[in-house]
Amino acid sequence: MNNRQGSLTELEGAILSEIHHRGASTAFKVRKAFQESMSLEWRGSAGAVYPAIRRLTDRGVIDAAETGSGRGTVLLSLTPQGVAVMEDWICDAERAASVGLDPFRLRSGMWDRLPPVRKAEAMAALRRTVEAEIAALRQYVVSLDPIERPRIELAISLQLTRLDWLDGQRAS
Amino acid sequence: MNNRQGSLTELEGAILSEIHHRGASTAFKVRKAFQESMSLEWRGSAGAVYPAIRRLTDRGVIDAAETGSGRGTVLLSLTPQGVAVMEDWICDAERAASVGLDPFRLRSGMWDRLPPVRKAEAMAALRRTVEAEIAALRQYVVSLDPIERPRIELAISLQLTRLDWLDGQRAS
DNA sequence: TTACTCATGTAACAAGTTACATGATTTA
DNA sequence: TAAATCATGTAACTTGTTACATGAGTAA
Repeated sequence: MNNRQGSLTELEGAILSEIHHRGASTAFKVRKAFQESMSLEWRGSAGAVYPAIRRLTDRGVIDAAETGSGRGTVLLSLTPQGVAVMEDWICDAERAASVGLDPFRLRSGMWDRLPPVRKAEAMAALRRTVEAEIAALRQYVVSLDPIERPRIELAISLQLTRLDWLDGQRAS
Repeated sequence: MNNRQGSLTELEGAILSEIHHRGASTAFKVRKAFQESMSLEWRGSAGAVYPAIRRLTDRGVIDAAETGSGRGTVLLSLTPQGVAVMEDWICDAERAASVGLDPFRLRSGMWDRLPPVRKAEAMAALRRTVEAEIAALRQYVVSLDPIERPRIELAISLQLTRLDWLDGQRAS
């Protein structure tokens, strides 16, 4: 989590991308965007977003221009250096290719060790919940812009893989 | 992250499972197991594992029995309540079915917005890295016990899905 | 004028990270 | 006896979380 020279946290990278690609001009709007659409990964908590933007501004990758409006609105944009840093973050193949944190995968070897009845209940509940997630994601995906759509499509693929895996377990 | 009544962090749940299912009897061995085989998700840092075990012991779900050996070895086991708490964690369908944190998915909408040359380079590097990950996982999976194997098989499935997705991008 | 939205942020807390400190026992 | 391994842990730090505080502008 050391934040020196060039490396960004996932949240920081996402914030830069949001500002650059979607022209989200204020911290408030960035937060809103995270809360509404990226809620899969983060909550967009004020206590995370505002400090992150402060860090990025201090590092010179975000330019914060006060508007003098009564609401205290501060317009955010990327400096040229910020664009470079953002692109490096997007193109970091090592990080992009790492498997990440997956609560399903983490538990996947343990369901089989449960008492039989408990296991059967758990698998059934799991299947229902995954199916519900897929339905929700499918309904959600139609309304999305080009940045968000792949994210949700990949989430659907992940859930379908889980469903397949659950089928395989039932067969064995 | 509030840790009251029944709820466990992912690390805490994994620790309980490790102790119960694999009979990992000391904090040291739990750490080792995380470092060696679960490194996909965590580092098994001392600063995470020891405090987590302390929390679980204080909550009465782990029984810590000192052996009086010169090395200060403390044998860990689950209390009956601990087994119940662990099973609840394993069977938590809401959490198991959530998509988790995925650095690939997070970036997936952004590669398309890069300058064409940069994009082509990034996609090529990504493909190479994902393929290397798959090769490494396939080599690794043969040597695993029944708890670990599904985890790695699902990681391979995830990487294959990514590869498919990259193919789809190249086609369009 | 009341309520909602825009807009900023801080404080207390949770739970990871690395790096360090300490010492006993076993193996080469 | 020197090095590796077993075994415990703490300290400083990072970066998330929720909950709270403050206030201006806008729409009912």
